[in-house]
Amino acid sequence: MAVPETTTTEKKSLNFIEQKVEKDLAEGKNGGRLQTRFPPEPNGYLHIGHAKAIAMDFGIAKKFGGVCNLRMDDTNPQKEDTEYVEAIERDIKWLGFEWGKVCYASDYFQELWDFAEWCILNNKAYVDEQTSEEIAAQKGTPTEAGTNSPYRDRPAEESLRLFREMNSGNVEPGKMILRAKIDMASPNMHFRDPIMYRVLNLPHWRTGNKWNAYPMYDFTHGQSDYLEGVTHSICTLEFVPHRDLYDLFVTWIKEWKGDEGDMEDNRPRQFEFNKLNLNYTLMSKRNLLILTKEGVVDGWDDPRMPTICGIRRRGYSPEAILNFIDKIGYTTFDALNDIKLMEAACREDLNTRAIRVSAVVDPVKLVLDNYPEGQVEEMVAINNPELKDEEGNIINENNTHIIKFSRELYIERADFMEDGGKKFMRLGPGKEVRLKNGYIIACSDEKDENGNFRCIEKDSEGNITCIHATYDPETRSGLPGADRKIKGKTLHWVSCAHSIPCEVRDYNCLWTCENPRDAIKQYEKDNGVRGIDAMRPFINPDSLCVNKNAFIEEYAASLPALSYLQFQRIGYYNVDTDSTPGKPIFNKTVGLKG
RNA sequence: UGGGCUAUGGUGUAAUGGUAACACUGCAGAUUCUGGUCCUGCCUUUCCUGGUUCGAGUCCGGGUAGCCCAACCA
Repeated sequence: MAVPETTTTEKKSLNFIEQKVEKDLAEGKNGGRLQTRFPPEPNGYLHIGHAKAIAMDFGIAKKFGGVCNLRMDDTNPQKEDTEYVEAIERDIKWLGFEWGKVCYASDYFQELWDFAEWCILNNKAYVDEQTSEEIAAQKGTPTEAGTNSPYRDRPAEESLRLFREMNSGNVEPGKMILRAKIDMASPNMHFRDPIMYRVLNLPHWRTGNKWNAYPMYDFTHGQSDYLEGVTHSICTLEFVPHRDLYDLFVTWIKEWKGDEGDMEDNRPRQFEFNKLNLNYTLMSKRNLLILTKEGVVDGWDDPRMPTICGIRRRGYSPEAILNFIDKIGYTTFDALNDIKLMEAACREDLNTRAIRVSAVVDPVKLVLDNYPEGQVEEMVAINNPELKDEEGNIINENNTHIIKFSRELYIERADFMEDGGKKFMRLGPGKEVRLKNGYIIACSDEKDENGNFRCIEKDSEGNITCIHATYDPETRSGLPGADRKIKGKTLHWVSCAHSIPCEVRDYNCLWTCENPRDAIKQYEKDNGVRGIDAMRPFINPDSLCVNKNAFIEEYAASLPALSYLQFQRIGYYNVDTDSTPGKPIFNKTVGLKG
């Protein structure tokens, strides 16, 4: 069971949690079983940080022959919704993972309740009727012990009666809570009589009106793990201080269940790794929700969002995301990862995946004066030059498409300079370049009587409106004479008459500062504002650049949404979900290097 | 300030007491019908300080710096 799948790449050392799992399995802990869980709260969409947790929770189960359940942590009905449940399931599947089953914390509400009653009867819990302010005041500070609640030692029967009252719907939220009787002087704040249950008087999207009092995270998670049979409960570092409480509740529930199993070898155990921080990126669900509500972005799947669905729409493949996560690894160090590493991981994946197409995003007309008017040639374009056989030759079968060539073309404005100098390897007067999959062309350096280059047409403001060149008919790509070496680069182009006007959306970081989370927090503190008002100063006004003047070859315009493309010499692009063949829209995933 | 956690090039990670390495970034070069890819080279590392040890990035003590914890959120 403990044999990891052999990877296709060279052997990579196991991360510290994988090593722990391997050891536990070898020692026969939990009967040699491995069971994990991915426990999102369905109160928002999954983001790239969750992808890291998903890759761990599902990935480690897969690697060591265990099972991972998807468990919705739905103990707070006021924030949760089925919309999110569906999105979560969709995103996990898209990433390529499978769960054993879908569970809900709410599946255990009855058992949790019964367990809580047992805690009351066994002097481990009591109903507190103080206000939240009073309770907070008694909690003490990290350096000062708390003080006991006056209700702490009330009779168990009274607590039990009031606890049941808490679920009747007749108790106002905030009037009563159930607390665990632990230690108000503990240096661990979580041990200072933590809240087990609170009254919400709200229906739950799964259990309807059955419950009015709901359990808190700390009184739910470990128990759910225990009841479900989880062996390794893997979470992020901020839960380290909860671990002792997790363990305590697990010992209690084992006692309640009469479970004689060894606490050392037979129980769920919590492990923590560092969560994902990305520079120029804001990760928290709470803040992402604000961005969608305030219309800063176009919704959860806006390509600028760090959500799984946003990144998908941006054009990342699941493999690109997993490639990135594999590169950053799992440790206990609170790292701030460079977004460039994610982009590099994406390029690496898309290089082997994306179909090469031609798109001209800032067009200027190019006329080949010696090319027959009305003539159209069908040129063969390689879809993906990384598809190679064993000898390293590009595979041509099913790996090409046709691009039409004619007398009038568009090229990039930036690919022509009247006076580019020696280092400018593209087109200009007296320069020769190759048109990709086409011909070698040249511009004359002849000047007219006014000293202007004959190959350039300009408008009254001096902007170039048209470039004239001649083509060399012997140099069509694939022909014997085509290999002639020239100084110039190879340019991409589209045929004016055979290209489709399209919309191209380029993206920049949503944030102008490297660590928006901290910057926003600081701004809130300094200026006494919260939410969107603290975010606005750091939002990049140029995060979205819409270009409606681009042209793309016909083949690319016909591709379905979410197709992976490379606009040659520009970047990786993806067909937007709102794109239609008549009005194609493309999202820039990431630029080419350099 | 109490408790917990952490510290390896610019960034992330490896080295599990035995020669500090890998990826990314950056720079330079070669190849190229993409200024991409592929290939080559270069730059830059164990927070400080004591100790244990034949030997310390690793173990221990003391500093320093950062993160988490005082929600009826998870």
